[in-house]
Amino acid sequence: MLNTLNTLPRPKTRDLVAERLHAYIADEQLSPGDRLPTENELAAMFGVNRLTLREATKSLEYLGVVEAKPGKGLTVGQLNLERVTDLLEFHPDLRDASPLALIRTRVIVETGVLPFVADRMRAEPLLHAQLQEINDQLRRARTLKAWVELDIEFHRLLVEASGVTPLLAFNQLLSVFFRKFRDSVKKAEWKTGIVSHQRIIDALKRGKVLVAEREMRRHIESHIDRIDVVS
Amino acid sequence: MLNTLNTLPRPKTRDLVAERLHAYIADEQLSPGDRLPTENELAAMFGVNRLTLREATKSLEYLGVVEAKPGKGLTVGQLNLERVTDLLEFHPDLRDASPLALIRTRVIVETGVLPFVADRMRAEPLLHAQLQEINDQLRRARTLKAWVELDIEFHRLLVEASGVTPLLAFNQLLSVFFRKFRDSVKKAEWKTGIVSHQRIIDALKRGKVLVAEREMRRHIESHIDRIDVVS
DNA sequence: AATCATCAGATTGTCTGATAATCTAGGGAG
DNA sequence: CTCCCTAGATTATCAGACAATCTGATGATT
Repeated sequence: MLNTLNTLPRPKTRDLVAERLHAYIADEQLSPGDRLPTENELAAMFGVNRLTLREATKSLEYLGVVEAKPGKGLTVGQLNLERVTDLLEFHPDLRDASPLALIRTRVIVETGVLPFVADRMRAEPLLHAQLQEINDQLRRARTLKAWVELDIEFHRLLVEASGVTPLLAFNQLLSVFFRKFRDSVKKAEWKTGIVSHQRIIDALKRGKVLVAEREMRRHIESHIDRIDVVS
Repeated sequence: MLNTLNTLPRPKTRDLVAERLHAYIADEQLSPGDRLPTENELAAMFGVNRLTLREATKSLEYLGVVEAKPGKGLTVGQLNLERVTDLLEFHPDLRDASPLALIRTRVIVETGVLPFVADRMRAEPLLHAQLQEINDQLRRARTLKAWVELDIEFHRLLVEASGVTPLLAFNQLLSVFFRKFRDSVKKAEWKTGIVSHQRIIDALKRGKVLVAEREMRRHIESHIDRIDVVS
């Protein structure tokens, strides 16, 4: 028997089933919560054993694409970004990314969204109040944990406010990697961070996008000083 | 019975097993190709049935994290980013992202990396030749398919050349969404795209980063004209 | 009549056991 | 020594069963 034909991975039934189920959800444009056929029905549809079908659905369920509850059945679920993030740790581009590259990524993303934030702020005054509120809470933070959570929320809100939602998802994906830096922040550095935030807020409100960008760049790049300490 | 207590998802054994296996690979710093214990051994280790363990490993295998071959056993695999990308279609921030938001994302990312590309180009002259070569091939492209592939490669190489690897991974994740735009390009528009590419290359070589950024912005935003046609 | 408890059916979760397909390694023939 | 080929190991798939859990209907109580 020719082995060269067998070496290229023969498609496994459960993967085919998973892909067809994936396509089914996409084609029918099903939304989270919509019912799917039962395991037995799906197994019959695809002409496979129920266990084979289960291994396919469980592959999709692990990332939240489908949801299964005993007695209820299968429904379409919502993608679990946290799981995706955990998986991305295995990707060379991210796993081996240098701290400097991560900081540069943040600079590009978070300065890039600022012009849109400024635009949205002009149309939606509430935005300024929200950002100000978070920064005020940051001033009152007493523990590192509380400070980190609020700092993340501040930056998340900025990206969200821009309306560039793909970058919001990306930021969420990278949050695990960024958290390392924040956890190494010393209490003395909180204050300077809060001052930077305030300058950014004020500049955005006044429509001074370039000023906000410059301040944001400085704010994020301040982490560079701690890279040698961390790694 | 209080239903509010049951609604929070009770941890399922196979997901716990999958996470522990994931952690095992990470903790042992295993690389693609490294052997894992057999299904029976792992099942015994985690104290679950072999089938339950299989549903866990298959979840990871679908995404490429582990690989299984009959007669051989389980090995560590390489993350299948294509699978992950396909699943990202289910994330609201990406699925419901407007074409305008996607274009803005590309502008932010691809103009953001240009300063670093310019730096790298000064140290590595070969880079300019590579970009030039791709653009020359673009001139010779005869089919839309060939043109699209080369266009993707041109932009991918730019991001890669910047050394900001996280953004390279992100661009790959978004490639599915970007491809929609490229597929709607008319042949008459190829030429203007190639001219833009050339201007970007030339500006980068001369170290004129701002010029390159402006040209890149115009180049990508030119897709806006076709949004109404597409959607 | 309205509300609550309970039960039956449906559905997924997990287990036991078995067979087929496939690969690895070692022994035997040349 | 080289090549082929068999035996064992390992995953792939299937079949059947029982437990856990939810939904909805049925009946009892107030």
